[in-house]
Amino acid sequence: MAVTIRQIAEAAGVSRGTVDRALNYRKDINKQQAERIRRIAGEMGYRPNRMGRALALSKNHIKIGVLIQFAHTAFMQRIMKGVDAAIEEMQRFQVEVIVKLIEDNDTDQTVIAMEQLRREGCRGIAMVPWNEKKIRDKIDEFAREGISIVTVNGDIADSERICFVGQDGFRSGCTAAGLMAEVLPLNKDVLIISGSPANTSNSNRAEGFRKEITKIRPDVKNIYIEYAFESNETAETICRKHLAAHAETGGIYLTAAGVKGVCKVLEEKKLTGIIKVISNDLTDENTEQLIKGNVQFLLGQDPYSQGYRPIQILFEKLVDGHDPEVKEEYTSIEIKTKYNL
Amino acid sequence: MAVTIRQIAEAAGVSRGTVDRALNYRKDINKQQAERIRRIAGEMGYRPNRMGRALALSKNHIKIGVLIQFAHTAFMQRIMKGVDAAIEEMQRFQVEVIVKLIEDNDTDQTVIAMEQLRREGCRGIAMVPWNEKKIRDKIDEFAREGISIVTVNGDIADSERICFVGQDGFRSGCTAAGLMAEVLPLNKDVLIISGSPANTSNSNRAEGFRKEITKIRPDVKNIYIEYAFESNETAETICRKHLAAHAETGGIYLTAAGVKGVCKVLEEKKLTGIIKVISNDLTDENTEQLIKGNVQFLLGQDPYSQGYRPIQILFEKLVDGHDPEVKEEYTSIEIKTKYNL
DNA sequence: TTGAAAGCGCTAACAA
DNA sequence: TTGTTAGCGCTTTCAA
Repeated sequence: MAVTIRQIAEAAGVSRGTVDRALNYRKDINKQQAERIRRIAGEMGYRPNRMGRALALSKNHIKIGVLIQFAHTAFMQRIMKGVDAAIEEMQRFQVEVIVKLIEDNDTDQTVIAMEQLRREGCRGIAMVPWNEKKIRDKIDEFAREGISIVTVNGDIADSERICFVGQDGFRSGCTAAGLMAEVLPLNKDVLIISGSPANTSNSNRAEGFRKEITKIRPDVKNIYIEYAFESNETAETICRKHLAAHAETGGIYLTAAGVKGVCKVLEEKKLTGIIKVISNDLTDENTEQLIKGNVQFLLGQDPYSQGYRPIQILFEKLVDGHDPEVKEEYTSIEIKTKYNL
Repeated sequence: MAVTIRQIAEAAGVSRGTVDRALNYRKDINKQQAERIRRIAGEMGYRPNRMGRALALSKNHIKIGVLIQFAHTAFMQRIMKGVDAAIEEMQRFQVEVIVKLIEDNDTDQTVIAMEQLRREGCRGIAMVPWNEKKIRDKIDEFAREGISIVTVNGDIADSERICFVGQDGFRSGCTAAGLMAEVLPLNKDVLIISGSPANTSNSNRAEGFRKEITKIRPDVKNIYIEYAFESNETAETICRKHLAAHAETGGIYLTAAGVKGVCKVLEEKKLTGIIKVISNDLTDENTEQLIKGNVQFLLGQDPYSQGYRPIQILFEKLVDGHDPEVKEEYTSIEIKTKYNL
């Protein structure tokens, strides 16, 4: 039978209340006494029973907030799967999760939603942020008030958020380059279609790709980069113009949305499978092209974990009082073909 | 606040004990009474609080057994990582996990270990089985006694196990074929090096690979298959002889151990990166060759989940009374290059 | 067939 | 600064 507070109390010759005070570093307890009790607990191999604690705390009714923009997009839907699983799990512990969905990438709306969550009593918030002073300031303000923030998918590194959960974009780009290097014929050109140069996640990917492909495939003649701003139409136009001007193109890497537009051009020109396409994220639109054979590889960033882990991290912080072990938790880089979807 | 048994008791004008009897379909309760209470609970939207239940049951001290052969191998070590994580998690719910490690693939020893676990009070067992009548009979016997079995990594499909957790070998083989098809030059031969023809997991992989590569790369001239019985020395000999006899070999697929032996030959003959190598499992030995560039792709079968999930499934069965949602839980097929290890 | 009550491990409010 | 005690939601034993 596992060690309980009661047993420690007996062993230390004090009451259960005192043991509780010692183990949880509360005020109003003699320092040496606390130290001694903690030592005894350690020696006895004490591990707190989560259920006892959660049950006792269940009258407090801990609340965790989740804030997601572009909630309608396929990618965010996949994050929501993880959120839903976490909510299901949290119910076990009587922890309430309040989800706020925002359709636009609007700074003011985001700040307002953060304040709403605070008003509703959330002591932890998981959110997809972007680099904007108003938001960073609000995060820091919340941190000072003792409301823990975990950033998801995007990060504001110099803020007081307790953890970031998302992909290492540079490494993702390198991985794409490694795959491209395997399938690209000799002496060809490569085209990178990125989202927006302002989006750090996209530019990290592009940069990782460019650096690595240059290193391992010195035969590649030219590496071009264009920006499609996550639009299929723009990507299509870019692709059409580029292929007209550069017949030697052997591979296309997309850091963000636009796959459908590119594939439309490839199908027209009967270049499917001849020009190799690698892209990011397992959206329905993308996997459709993967299954068709228009795309060779898709790189996933484990959106499920991006929904699940932040809530779990906040739970451990709020219920167990444990800070996250790392400040950046990178999700795995999944390589997907049509066979292992 | 969620609906509790107490509230139902008040609403129904009975005691909490009676509500408990009704909701859990216990004996010693008036049938109509029970029906009525359940109806009221349903109307009130009652959902049992799992912590309260687990806490109340914690004196029963649920035990789960884990049975693993070849525990010293690198692959099983990775499964053990998942087992350890599950044990850590289980401790929080006062559930004890008893692990039995067996060094050999010995039927009698396995049966003895199963009986030991039963004697020690395990009400659920996760085990790596193999197809042997004695073992299937023992699984069925345990099932009749109410001891739930989850098979891991290998399966005995026609037994009374409640679930299998492991890889879909055929699909893994297809995935390997898809990758091989991308990197294999035109008009080459392919060599499959399998483990043992008797091992169903290996032969499923080999069969999946053979079927798929035949379909999608009709230019492939010959597909050979040899058996290395998980030995590097045998694999080396096979590879050496085969390459001497078949100069047109462009790719090698290994369903099981032997990568190191193959790579030794490739290094000698300066064929690294020219003959494409794809293999299974992220052992240290294998990843070393992947990083060196001797192997293009490794396929993982998520051994961590194979350690973690079975215990979780047994936990849900024993504590919550929930049967697993599926009878076969296939772990994901991970594609790894040196970039996304 | 039912009700009353103890207790699982923990926290927190109140007393001392 | 400490001890005592009343629950949190549920199961289970003992009486009735």
